Amino acid sequence: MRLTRAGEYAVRCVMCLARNGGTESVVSRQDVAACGDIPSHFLAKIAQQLSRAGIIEILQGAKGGYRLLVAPEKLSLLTVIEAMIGEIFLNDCVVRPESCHASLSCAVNKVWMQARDQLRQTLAGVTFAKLLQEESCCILQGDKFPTQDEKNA
Amino acid sequence: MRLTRAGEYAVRCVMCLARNGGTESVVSRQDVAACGDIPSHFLAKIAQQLSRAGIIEILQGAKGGYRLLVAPEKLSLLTVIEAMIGEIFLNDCVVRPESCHASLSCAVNKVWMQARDQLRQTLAGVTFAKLLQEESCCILQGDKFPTQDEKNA
DNA sequence: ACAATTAAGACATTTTTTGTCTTATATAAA
DNA sequence: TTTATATAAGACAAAAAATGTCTTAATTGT
Repeated sequence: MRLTRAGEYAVRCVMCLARNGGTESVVSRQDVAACGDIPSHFLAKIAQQLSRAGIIEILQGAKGGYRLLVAPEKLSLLTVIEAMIGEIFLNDCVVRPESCHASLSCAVNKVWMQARDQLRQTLAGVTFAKLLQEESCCILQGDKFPTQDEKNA
Repeated sequence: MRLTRAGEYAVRCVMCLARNGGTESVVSRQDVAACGDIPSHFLAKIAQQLSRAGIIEILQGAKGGYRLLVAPEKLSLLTVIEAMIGEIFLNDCVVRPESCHASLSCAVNKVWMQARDQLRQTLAGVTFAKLLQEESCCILQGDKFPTQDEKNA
């Protein structure tokens, strides 16, 4: 009953992108990995899932990297997490009724359904814009990576 | 982010005991296992943990079995689940701040803390007495297995 | 062309969970 | 007291899930 490492990394990745220019700039995988303390190759797989979910865009080639596709104001924790680990649930019987012969008429099952809905709602209510207003999990607290223009300058 | 099988089994076990006489009677491991569709030897280990937590009493020898020690009105889902899987949490950083260098000042961490508290509160509010008033997850409604015909009748 | 960068996915490792088995012990009843 | 019926305790095995690494190929900017 806990968030997987992959889910945590996905959140860190998006936090990092949101902080460093949001939908406007590209951050390399290396930089995101360093920022979020994420194994670089593991991040690659996570990014691919975030990309398939339409949350980020992956740019190949030299000067490639990741770019946020959704504005931090419109992106919730729930969206990112469920893109990584699938729909959140707290007990098997909520998503796989066949795992318990009585799910449909079960009082315990109803509690888990309710708890799940409550949790999803809580996470849906938290946007990355909101999170950015406070401190963050990244190593580089305030530091921004140089934008393309700044690099060229 | 889901209840383990062991946790689910523990809930079924307590439900079964609560239904079959509550704190007044002893139910054999075999019967509880059949009732809750739980591997018998696995149940043994689960029962031992419930016993250590003071939730049930284990009676050895012929006619031995398990007996509920806490009245269903005073026993919550949270108590049983946490007896099995430890304190509930949704993200590592909530219980192991060292898993993320920024936990203490992290906005995401705060969300997980809040979500955890909310979930625990929900589960704490559900007693087994309440659950018993409705349908249940156990195969055995009373003392025997209902056939399909009996169910339909 | 070359250097930098990610894609894709196979592979390995580790951790967690689930389940089984064996030997020992306790209890009820004949 | 002996026997049948239970559980205790924990070693062991198997399965599943999560995490991490590596290799080959493709893409892009200079």
